[in-house]
Amino acid sequence: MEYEAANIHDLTRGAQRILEVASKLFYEYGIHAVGVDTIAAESGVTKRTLYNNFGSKDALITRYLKNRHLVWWQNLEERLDIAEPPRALAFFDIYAEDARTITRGCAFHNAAAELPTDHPAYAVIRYHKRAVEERFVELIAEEQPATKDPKRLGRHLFLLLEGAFTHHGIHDRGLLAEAREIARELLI
Amino acid sequence: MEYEAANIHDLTRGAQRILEVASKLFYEYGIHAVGVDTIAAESGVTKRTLYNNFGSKDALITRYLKNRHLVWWQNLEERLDIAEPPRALAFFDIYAEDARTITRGCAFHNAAAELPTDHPAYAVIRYHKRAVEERFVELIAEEQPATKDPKRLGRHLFLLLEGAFTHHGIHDRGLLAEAREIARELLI
DNA sequence: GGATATTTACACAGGTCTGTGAAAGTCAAG
DNA sequence: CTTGACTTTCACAGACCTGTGTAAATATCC
Repeated sequence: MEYEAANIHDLTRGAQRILEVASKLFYEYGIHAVGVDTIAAESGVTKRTLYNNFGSKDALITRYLKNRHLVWWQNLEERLDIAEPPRALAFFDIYAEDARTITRGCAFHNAAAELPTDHPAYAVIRYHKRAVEERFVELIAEEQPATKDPKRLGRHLFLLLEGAFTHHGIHDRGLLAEAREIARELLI
Repeated sequence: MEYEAANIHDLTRGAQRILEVASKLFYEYGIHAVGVDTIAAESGVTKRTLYNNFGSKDALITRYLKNRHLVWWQNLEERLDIAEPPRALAFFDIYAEDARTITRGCAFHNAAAELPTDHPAYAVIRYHKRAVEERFVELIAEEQPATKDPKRLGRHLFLLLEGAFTHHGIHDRGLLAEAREIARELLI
C-alpha cells in the first residue's frame, strides 16, 4: 500500500463508534459541513476522546477513507469469489447494491472534491481508484483472454462504471442498470 | 430552463469580477472552503458590495453554477457548429481542452458533493447533466441513424466521458484520451 | 450639473470552527 | 487492591464564518 494500513480493531469501542458516525456524516453531508462537535455528540463521546484517539480532524478524515477502502475491497473480493463468469459484471452488481442504501455517489470522488490535493487523505483516494481500475483490468485479462486488448476493455468498463456511479449522486436515471447492460453486451 | 436564467450583463463590473473570482476559487478549493471575505478581497471590492449584488453566499453559489453552465454550453454549440462528423467526438475534445487548464474534474460533480440536495444550486447541477446527456443522445441520433439503439449509444458515450473527466480531478492516467479512442471505435 | 444608483468604510453581531489544558472519574487486569 | 489505560468534565483560546447597519464617497446617466 502507498499508505499505512489501518485496522479497525486497533481502536477502542468509543473510537470505533466515532469512525462509524464520522463516516456516515462525512458521506451524507460532506466533510467540511460536519464539525467535530457534531461527530463527538452523535457518537456519545466527548470531543476530547475524539482528539485523544485520532489527533486531528484531518487524521479522522484520512482514517475514514482508509477504512472505507478496506471494507469495500473486502466485500469486493468476497463477491468475486462466489460470482459466476463474467465476473466483471459482479462489479456492476456491487455498485448497484451500494446504490440502494447510499445516495450520494462515490465517497472518494466526493472527498476529492473537497480536499486539497496535498491532503494526506488524497493519497488514499488515488490509491483506491487506481486499485479498482487495475483489478478490473486484471479480471478482464483473466476471463476474456480472447479479447485483443484486455487493458482497453477493462478501462472501458471501468469508465462506464465510474460514470454511472458518480451520476447516481446527482440524478438516478437508471444509468447503473444501463451501464451493466452495455457491459454485458461488450463481454459477449 | 428549470431555473431562472442569469445573464452576466445584468451585473455591474464589480459584480462580474466577484463572479469570476468566486468561480475560480469555488472550483479550485471547494465551496465550503472559500469564505465571502476572501472572495470580496480578491475581487477588490468590499464584502458589502458582494451582498448588495448577490444577497447571500448561497445565491452566489447558484449564480456560479448557472453561469458555468451557460458559458460551457455556448462554447459547446460553437464547437459543434464547426466540428466534422462524427461530431460526438467534439465532446471529448472539449473536455480534453478544458482539462488542460483546469485540474479538478467536473465543477458540477464537485459542487454536488458539497451541497445538500435541496440547495437551489442543486437544481442547476441536475439540469446541466441532463442537458449534456440529452444533447449527446440527440447528436448520435442525428449522425448515426444506422445505429440500432441511438439512445443507448449516446448514453454509452456519455458515461465514458463522465467517467474519464471526473477522474481527471483525481489522477490523470490518460483516461480522457483513451475514452476518446474507445468512442471513435464505437462510432465506426 | 444634478438626480440616481452604486460602492466604500468600518464597526459589529452572533455563530461555528478546530484544538487544548488540567483535574477528576471509570474500569479492567494483574 | 493497585496500577495503568481510557474517558469525562468543562472552561477556554483564537480564528473564521455569514450577514447587517449606516453614513459618506463616488460613479453613472439624463
